[in-house]
Order: sequence, then C-alpha cells, then structure tokens
Amino acid sequence: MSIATRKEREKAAMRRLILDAAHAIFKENGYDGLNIRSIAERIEYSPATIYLYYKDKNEIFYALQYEAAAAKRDHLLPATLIENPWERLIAFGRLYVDFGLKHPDWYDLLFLTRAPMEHLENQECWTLGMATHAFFLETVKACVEARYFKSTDADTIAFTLWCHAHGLVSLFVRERMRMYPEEKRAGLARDSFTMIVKMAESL
Amino acid sequence: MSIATRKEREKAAMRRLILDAAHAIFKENGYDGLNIRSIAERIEYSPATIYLYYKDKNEIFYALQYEAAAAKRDHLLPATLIENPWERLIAFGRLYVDFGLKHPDWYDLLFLTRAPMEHLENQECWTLGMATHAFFLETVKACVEARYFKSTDADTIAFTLWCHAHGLVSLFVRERMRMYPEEKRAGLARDSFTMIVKMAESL
DNA sequence: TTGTTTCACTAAACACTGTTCATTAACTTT
DNA sequence: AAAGTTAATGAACAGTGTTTAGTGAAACAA
Repeated sequence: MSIATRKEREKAAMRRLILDAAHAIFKENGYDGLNIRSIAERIEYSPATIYLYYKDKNEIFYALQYEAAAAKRDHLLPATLIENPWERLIAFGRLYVDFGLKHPDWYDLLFLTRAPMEHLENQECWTLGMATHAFFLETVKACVEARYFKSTDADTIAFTLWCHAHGLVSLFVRERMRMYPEEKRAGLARDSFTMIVKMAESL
Repeated sequence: MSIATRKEREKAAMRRLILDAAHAIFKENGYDGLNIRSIAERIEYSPATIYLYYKDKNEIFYALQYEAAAAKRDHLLPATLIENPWERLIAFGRLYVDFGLKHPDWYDLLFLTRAPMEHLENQECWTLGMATHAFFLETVKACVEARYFKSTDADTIAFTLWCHAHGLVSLFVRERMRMYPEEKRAGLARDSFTMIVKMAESL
C-alpha cells in the first residue's frame, strides 16, 4: 500500500513539474513558444514522457487554463468582500479590466484562444469561471433589487456590462488599439470604464 | 513589351488564383484547415510554386484579411447612406454586430486572430479598417454636434460603443456564450444592443 | 536555325510541430 | 534469484512552413 501511495505521490509531483514548466514557458514565450519538446527539455525528460502524464497537449492547455482562471478569481477576490452591491459591481468591473490588461496572456487563454472547448464544460476551469460569472450576475441582481437601475432585466444588464469590459480588454490583448497613439490608450480605457459606469447609473 | 505585359497579367492571375483557393479553403475548413499544401493541391501546382507569388503564408493571410475588411465595408455600406447621424450610428452598430455574427470567420480574421500585425500598418487592409473607423468616429462626432449626447467626448463615446459591439461579437465568435442556453443567446445579443442604444441615448 | 539566356516550375529536402511504439532498464513481487 | 511490472526513452511517423538545386520550356540573340 505504501508503495502505491508513494507512486501516486510521484505521479502527482511529475504532473505538477510538467505543468509548472509549461506555465513558466508560457509566461516567458507566450502560447506560441509552448510546445511538448520545450517542456520536455526544461524538465530534462524526453518528449514521450510527457504523454505518460498528460493525454495530449490539450490536457496541458486545460490545466493551464485552470491556472489562469484561478489567478483571475484571486485577482477579483477583493471585490467580493464589498458589502454595497453597487460599489461591489464597480470594483468587480474595474478589477476585471485590470486583470485583463495586466495579464494579457492569461486573459487570452481564458477568453480569446480558439481552443477545443468541447470538453471544457466538464472541466474544473469551467466550474470556476461559472462561479465567477454567477457571482457577477448575483451582484447585478442585488443592484436591481436595491433599485440602482430603472431596468429590471439583470441578465441583459450583466451581459451588456460584460460585453463592454471584454471588448475593451480584447482590443488591447489582441493589439487592435494601433489606431490610437500609444500614450492615449490607457487613458481611453480609463475614460471608457468611467463612461460605462455613468451609463449604467442612468440605466 | 507585349510579352512583359502578358507575363505581368499572368502573374496577377496566378496571385488571384492562389488567393481564391485560399479563400475557398478558409470558408470551407476555417483558418486551421488552410495550409500551403492544401492551396497547392487545389490549384494543382506544387507547394513551392506558391512561394513564387507570395513571400510567405503571412502575405496570403494579409490578403485574406483584406478580403474580410472589404466584405465588412460592403456589409456596412447601407448605414453610410443614412443622413441622420443618430439613425446612422444605430444602423452602423447593428450592421457591425450583424456582420460579426453572420461571418464569424471573417470577424475572427479581422479582430481576433493573434497574427503578425507588425507590418499591417502599411497594408491596404489597415487603410480600409482605418477608413471605416474614421467614418464611425465622424458619425459619433456628428451626433455630439447635433446634441444627441450630453457628453462631448466623442472619442470616448465611440470607443465605448465599439468595446460593447466588439465584446459582444467576440464572445460569440470564440464560443464563450456556453453558459447561456443556446436558444437564449440570439435574444440576449438583441436585448443587449437595444440596451446599449438606450444607455447611449441618456449619455 | 542555332546557341544562349531567362524563367516558371517542381521534387526533394530541412526544420519544426504533435504523437506513437518497441525497447530498455529499473523497480516490485514472488 | 527469477519473473513480472512499469517508468522512461530513442526513433520513428505524419503534418506543418519554407528553401534549394535542378529541369525543361519559353524568350532572345546570332
């Protein structure tokens, strides 16, 4: 029994080792620089060994996506502590955009990568994302109930705000802000966030 | 001289042939199914021949991106004919979203592909996109001047509206709408567009 | 017409991906 | 100590983008 548990432990350690290497490479060279051989080289094992611990590259990708989701959850945590729903909503939005602009690679991984999403519903990552989204929706609903909006359609309000934040971050992450001079971009992001808040107030 | 012009004509025809093949493959199999060998096979030439007409795959990618930009411009054309700036703005937004949802692959190519954008500034595609963006900005400015908004910051208004539309389309194109039941998604998109228009009215 | 040059084209290769499999060597069990 | 199990790997395969040496035909010069 002891040997079996040790082996389990070693297996988990190896999976961790692989994932940490993948994580490091991803941070250093982005998704493009991440390949099986680069991981293998970094952990000083043969490429074939990777396949003893992860079915294929997608599984590693999923695991990385989970890391990103966890990082996002942690980043948004401070907002969840705020009592007032309206303040909470604003803080949530601000931190969401903040996360995307500070960690474009992770945001990319979570929301912009054209990836095999088919099996993602079963993934822990999806659960984590759903929880965050549910929390966001709850906050909007709390605002609706507290009459912060004239509209009562919480779903549409939430979706609309999400569209704005996601669109804003996406334009930055995928470098579609080139028509604006570099020094104006950050200000534009800030002003637009302020504006959507104002728009939401009078909603 | 006649031979030289004929050769030029043939060269242009070949570039067209390659691009049309690429276009067709892209429409049939998406960006992933598009590779040099598949183009070569379709036009019944060797893969190496492609490189006599396009420097590398990126150049073909750029050309395709231009096709997408032209398709988008054509799709938005009806809006440009509307006199009233506010009506024009709404029509423009509606057609923009409509284009993205109807042609996700092209939208992807234009705004979501992680691509070598470095040399894109010099590209016709960029010029075309800039023109469309400039028109959009002009429309917002016209609305500002006609006092359709309280705010006078046309740049931020335009950017904010773009963020929403782009975010909305992006969530669909990259399949991040899974948390909403399939049959509700279209309605949500419609409602959200209506909502952002309402929000803009009271801006 | 003949010899030379130019040019479109291609087969074959290279380097790089993800992935598989037979073999080896070490560990575990008997 | 022998037999069985398993972790690890070298070598290969198939699929990418891209380059290069070479071939045959078209264009040109005599």
